[in-house]
Amino acid sequence: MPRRVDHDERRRQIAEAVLRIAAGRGLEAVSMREVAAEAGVSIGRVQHYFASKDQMLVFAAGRLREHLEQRIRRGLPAAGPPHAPLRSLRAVLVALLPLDRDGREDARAGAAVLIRALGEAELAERYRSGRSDIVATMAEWLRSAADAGELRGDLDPGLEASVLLALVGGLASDLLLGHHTPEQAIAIIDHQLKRLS
Amino acid sequence: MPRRVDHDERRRQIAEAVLRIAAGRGLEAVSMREVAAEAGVSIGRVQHYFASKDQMLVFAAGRLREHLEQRIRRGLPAAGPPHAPLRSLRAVLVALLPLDRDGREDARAGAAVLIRALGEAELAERYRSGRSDIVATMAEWLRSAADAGELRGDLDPGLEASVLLALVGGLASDLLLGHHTPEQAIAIIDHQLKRLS
DNA sequence: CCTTTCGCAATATGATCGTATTGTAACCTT
DNA sequence: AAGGTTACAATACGATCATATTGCGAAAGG
Repeated sequence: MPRRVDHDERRRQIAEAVLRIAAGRGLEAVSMREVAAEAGVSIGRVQHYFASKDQMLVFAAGRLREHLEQRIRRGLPAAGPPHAPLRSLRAVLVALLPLDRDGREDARAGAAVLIRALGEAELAERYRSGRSDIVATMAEWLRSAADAGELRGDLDPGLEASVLLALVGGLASDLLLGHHTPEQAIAIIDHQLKRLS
Repeated sequence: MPRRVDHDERRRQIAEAVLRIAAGRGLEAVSMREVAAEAGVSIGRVQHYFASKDQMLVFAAGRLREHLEQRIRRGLPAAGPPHAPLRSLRAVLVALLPLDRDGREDARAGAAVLIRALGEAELAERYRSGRSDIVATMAEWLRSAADAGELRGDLDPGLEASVLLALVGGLASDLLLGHHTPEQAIAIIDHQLKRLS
């Protein structure tokens, strides 16, 4: 077989261009030409790696999720010693907030993709399963924290996890719109967490 | 002056078509032709009432806000006797959730418009001011409820209002994605409210 | 070396886009 | 009744869209 190129790497480069455009001007502005220009390649190349615009968007949505997972993984060690469920929980909640430029870009692009997911079963299911995973993990940490005496023992972990996740979801839009500073958003999370102890 | 037609009524009819399309297939699917077809009028008419697509979208965004105000006004009386700040607060929070079909449609369209607002100063400012009004009102009710002994006296009304509003914002997306049933979403709000007493 | 296949680039195609232009029937004013 | 203005409808226009087609240089296997 001729010419060795990393297909997935190429796809990723193109997908990142998609996300930059979506973050800046919305999914409406994502066209094959714009993507090619943003990525600095020919539209022939874009077509070579994605048979259709739709497949390209699906792949880009997958990239968004990978970004999120990286962000969480990067935030967790900073939570301090391992097996500190309350600190881990806080770290994940903070990691989900769009606090820096990359975070904001991903959150904007994510919001744009979410709109599309509302009308497409395949994408919606990916959002659903991803969220279920996070809620389950958070609920587990809440349980652990309660067992360790870091939190009250009478709280419903699943319910509190849903509250916290909805809270960060709302805070994310508030941050994007400039309603809160990053410090305020984190303070709100800490405020809510403190109530659970 | 000839021919008497209600300009604003015509504009509203067209804007409703815009919102239906945006809710169903996103802002990408909103074209002058599609809007005209959805509204059952000629594209000439659409052009006659909106000099550009952009003006049409801005007007439609304004309609969304009016929908929201109507929903709140309609929800408030059901809160029971007047001057019941805690019940009023709960009524507004519930009214902000996309629980019925109209609510879901508006929430979807609102999300689509919000994406665009993130990149346009004019729209973003409208979102900001609208939110500030709601937070201020909610904070006032929290204060009243605390004074009336319905809530704890040591809470920070502005902070709690921000928490509650972020919570309903997150719950709104969760509802749209099917993470929660309407009953679950309301239960989450009540759970959080109960904690303030 | 030669052939095959990959990795594109370039260009074509037909649809759809926002907007501009033109025409006309209906109505109000005078 | 005449003239002017409004409220459209119809259509045209150039740009841009997603996608299809074609061609070609480079590399690896035989």
